[in-house]
Amino acid sequence: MKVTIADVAKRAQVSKTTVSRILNGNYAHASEETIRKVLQAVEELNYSPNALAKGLKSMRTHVIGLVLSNLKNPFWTTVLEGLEDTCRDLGYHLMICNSNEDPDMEEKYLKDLRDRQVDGIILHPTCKNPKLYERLAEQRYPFVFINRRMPDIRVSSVVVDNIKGGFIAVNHLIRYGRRKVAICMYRNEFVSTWKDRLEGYKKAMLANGMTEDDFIMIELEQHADNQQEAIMRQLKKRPEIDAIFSTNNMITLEVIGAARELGLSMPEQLALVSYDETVWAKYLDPPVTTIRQPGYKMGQTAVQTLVDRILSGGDEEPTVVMLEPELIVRASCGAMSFHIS
Amino acid sequence: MKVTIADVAKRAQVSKTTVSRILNGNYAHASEETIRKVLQAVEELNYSPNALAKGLKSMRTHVIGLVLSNLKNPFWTTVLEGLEDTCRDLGYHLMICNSNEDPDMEEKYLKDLRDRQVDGIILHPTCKNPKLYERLAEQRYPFVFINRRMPDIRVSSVVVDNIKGGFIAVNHLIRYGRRKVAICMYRNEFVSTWKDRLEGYKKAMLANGMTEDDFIMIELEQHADNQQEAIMRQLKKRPEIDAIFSTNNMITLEVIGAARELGLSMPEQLALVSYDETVWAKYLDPPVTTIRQPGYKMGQTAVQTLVDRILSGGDEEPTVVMLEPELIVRASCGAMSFHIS
DNA sequence: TTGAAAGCGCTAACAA
DNA sequence: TTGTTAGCGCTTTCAA
Repeated sequence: MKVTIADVAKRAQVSKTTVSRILNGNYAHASEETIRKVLQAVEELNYSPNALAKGLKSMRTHVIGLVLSNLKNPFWTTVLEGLEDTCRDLGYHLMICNSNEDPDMEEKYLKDLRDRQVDGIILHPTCKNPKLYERLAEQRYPFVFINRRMPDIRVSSVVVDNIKGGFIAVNHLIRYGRRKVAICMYRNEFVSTWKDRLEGYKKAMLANGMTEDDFIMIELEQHADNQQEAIMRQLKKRPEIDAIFSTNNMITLEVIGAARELGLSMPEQLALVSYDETVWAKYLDPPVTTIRQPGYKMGQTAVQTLVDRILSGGDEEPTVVMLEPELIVRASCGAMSFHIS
Repeated sequence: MKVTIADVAKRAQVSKTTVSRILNGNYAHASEETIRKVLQAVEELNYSPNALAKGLKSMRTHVIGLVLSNLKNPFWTTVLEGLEDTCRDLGYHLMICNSNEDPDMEEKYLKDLRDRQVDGIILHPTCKNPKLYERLAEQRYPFVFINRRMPDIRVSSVVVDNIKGGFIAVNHLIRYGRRKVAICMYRNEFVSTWKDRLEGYKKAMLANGMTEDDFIMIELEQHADNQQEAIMRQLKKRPEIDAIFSTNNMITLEVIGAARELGLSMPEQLALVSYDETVWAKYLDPPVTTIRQPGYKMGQTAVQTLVDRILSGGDEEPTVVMLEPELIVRASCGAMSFHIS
């Protein structure tokens, strides 16, 4: 039934060694004749090598493990494409797991992947297992963080500059005449992305002559389903708010819903800049000004970094790649209809 | 460095067999003492078994291969979640590949996955490799089709009833007073989903007393970037069109863009029902009536079907599971503002 | 230029 | 109740 290297060897009348060598190309001095015989036998038997046995022997599987925590957000789809394409180009396969932000799942998957002898791991950390990450780092296991950074842990990371992203967004709003800019965000103690976007917001406010007293933070519970109401409540309580920096594309939808419900015209009464460019942003009413994150590139870079690490044996210093966010101006921020008065 | 079963055996002063048996739980009659010793050694050495070696011996990897063709569409994210969760629950891991609708890629990945000894494959077929699918089916390799069906090939499939989905959508539009209903779709000869949605459209038209002459088909090139213009052109050419059945969520965005550009009020002048429920559908203007496909369930069912197949040795008849689409009524179809005149 | 043989880490007959 | 032994399919010294 199953055809092995031994079958090929027998048919080609050579040894298994010879077959192996020829198939793996590390055989400078094989005779034309032998090569031909082997290749022909391979062809005739439709042989293809068992990657398990190969991996067991060579201690290399050419598989990369991937632990993500949120497939729902389309941002991650883009990242996944970058990961996928780059793996293909470099000859790796991808084993994918979803921690769902659960630290126990994350730990389990990390262990599973290692048991499966993946050559390295790309991790979107829940950030709730610092000890675990440290242990992995110490063991010099090839892995890289993606999207979120943990400054205390010596691990290569590929992230987007979220401080800058927040800054660009808020600075843009202020530049076009807004003063009462609120930031709309999830409550989350762990994660760098949101802390950084908030920091960017604060920096932009301060850089434009405002003080801490001008900060307006609207905090949402990530998994509540009354988010629109929560936003409406805040908007009613602070009617002076004339702009919102939304830190996430789902929040943006809720903000638009809230504004519509309250009869606030956008961008006139309420301007909006949102994190995460999406396919639908430009079709909303009004079309939404967004901060685009280079997701594909992030995936690409993560794989490249990891593969470098794998091939080099993992003795270098961890690297941190920080990618640039980009502002995409549409109608919602008010810039398009802005006139110097 | 690397700790193997032999190390554990030595430390626990038993044989490798005993360790293996205890760790795999198929050992009813081990003495308390032995179990304790083994478990302790495992603990102390922080041993965890090499899945490669295990798989090589047992010819079971507990890995399922997945070949998708379009990660971009959020529908697939939902499917992926269903696949992922179910794999986890059943003790499988997922190796994921993206054919990008390219038949050569598809063939390569199918081969790669088999070389890696995955226990089975879930395939979203490009439908361009019928011979290949047939060969796999004949070899009784455990695999299942997802989302698209190929009636001529004897393979288990998990799909959504797209004829019904098309019918529901169009019937709903007609029921609320529309007569000149156009279908907006990609030109594609291969794929069942689109053929089926078109068939549903036709069925609904005919069932409501219309004839073939009433069919209005707007065909788009899938990868063109002037789709909105193409739609506008058709809409101008046939101003009698009072409703559109959009067969895909990207097309829907283009239709809304086109209507806005032409100053057509929705739903008054142009009603719309769209395939694929999305997070953003209800935030568009007007909120879009959609056909929801049970993506999560599709993923779930596909894995269950495949695992059944794997465990049973694959001797039964292929099964076809057909999932039910569901209409989600919002403002764009005009039903909410409809009055019997 | 090629082959024999050992062994990667594990499991499963068969023995004891 | 436990151990011995023989591989799973491949690669890789080492020898010829």
